[in-house]
Amino acid sequence: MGSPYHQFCPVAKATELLDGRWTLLVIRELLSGSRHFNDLRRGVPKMSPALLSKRLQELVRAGVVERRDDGREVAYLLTPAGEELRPVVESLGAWGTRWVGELGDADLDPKLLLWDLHRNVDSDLLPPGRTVVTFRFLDVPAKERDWWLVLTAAAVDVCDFDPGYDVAVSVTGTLRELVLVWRGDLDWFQALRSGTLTVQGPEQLRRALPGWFPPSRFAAVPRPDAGVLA
Amino acid sequence: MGSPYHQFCPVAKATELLDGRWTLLVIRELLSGSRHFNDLRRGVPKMSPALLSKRLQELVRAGVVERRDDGREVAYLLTPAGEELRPVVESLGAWGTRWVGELGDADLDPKLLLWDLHRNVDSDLLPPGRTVVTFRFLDVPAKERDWWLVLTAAAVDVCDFDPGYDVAVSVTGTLRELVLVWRGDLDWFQALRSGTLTVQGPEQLRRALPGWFPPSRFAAVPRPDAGVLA
DNA sequence: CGGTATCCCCGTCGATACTG
DNA sequence: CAGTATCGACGGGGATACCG
Repeated sequence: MGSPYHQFCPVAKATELLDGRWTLLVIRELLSGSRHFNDLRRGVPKMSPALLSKRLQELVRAGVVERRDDGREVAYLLTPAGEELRPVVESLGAWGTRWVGELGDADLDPKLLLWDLHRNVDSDLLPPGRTVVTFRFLDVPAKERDWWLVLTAAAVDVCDFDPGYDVAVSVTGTLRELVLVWRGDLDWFQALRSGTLTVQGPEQLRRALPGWFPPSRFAAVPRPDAGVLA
Repeated sequence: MGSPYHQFCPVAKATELLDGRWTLLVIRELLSGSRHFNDLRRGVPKMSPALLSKRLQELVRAGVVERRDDGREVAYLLTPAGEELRPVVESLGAWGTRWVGELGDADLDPKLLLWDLHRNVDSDLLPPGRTVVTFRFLDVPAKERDWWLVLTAAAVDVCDFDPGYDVAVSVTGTLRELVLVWRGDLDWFQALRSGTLTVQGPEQLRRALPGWFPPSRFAAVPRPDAGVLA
């Protein structure tokens, strides 16, 4: 919680709670369904655990988050007040989508992208059984270049090492390109046609893959120029 | 602009721009129509001018604000991108209204309240000519206890000194009470009935006064319990 | 009116390591 | 898995004064 503004305006009172660094991103993670400390960390990997812990305590004190400890594990849950922050985060994300298009190289974190993709897998469209997809990012240092996604109806696992299963499909391209697809700045088919992103594997799986990985919830936000054309 | 989060998520990119201290309140002021530096200052009186200046420059760089200098005066205007922050500020204010009810004494700034009231005067309901209304806050140190509002169809002026005109109506009560009325936590008639707020003057003007001072735009936000009863 | 200039402090945050 | 502990730097921003 930032220091007080000494204003009675509700915008000020809300901002007091929310303008601390990382706070809104933690709430974004909670809204997107993460409940455990280490899951939250994966959504904000550059945030130190100490600060995450502090932010969570602040949010608990503010009545936005409930910490539920059942002895075996701890869960952080949004209270009704916290859940009602969804419109704030949504409008912020929609605005960011429309008006903050340019991404620096430092904004492109493969770990985060895989974490996002994994959360959004449309398991209804998966083949039965286990499907392993690899991602290779040509513009990324070797250490973070290769990723494996192990997809089943029950769960999706992200690995930064070869889990040993047969690989069904491989996606190759630049990290930037795949991030643009995720954000909806580009769609799968544009990216594939332009050749900067390639998918290898049996035809049927290649065709199905875009369906497994639907873009971010903000992908559908109309871009500033859309209205002019329509 | 805060330091970067190094995330490609649009919520993060938007937050980078907006999570600096005071930034959202400056935008609130711009959205509510203030265009000049010193008008903006009145809306964020506790902010140092140096910081306000810095924030405005950041917002200009971010494409949210346009600084227009015509040689005689400088105007800060929201760009289309800036105007589109309205939903963010509105949802934030609505949330604050619902979930951050308790106000500390330090949140009660008479100057700010008068500034808000003055911006919202419904001049259609004013009597013809000039009407002077005084406010006396019983719970406030002498220096900030008495205020004058000079109302005409053309303009509304706030004074912290007696401007010398005849006073038509006087409002007396605690600052807290009037802030609650402004926020919509209490309505004029409740406050008057309870006697903690009193209005003195000719009957007709006394009756008309609540109409001159409509509550904040957030007053109509339904409170958390409202749904239960309806 | 519309800002700059400066100073300095204190709190925030990042980094790193470690624990039950 | 779920955090604490510690430490240091830096820079944000509060205060105050001043200029065109």
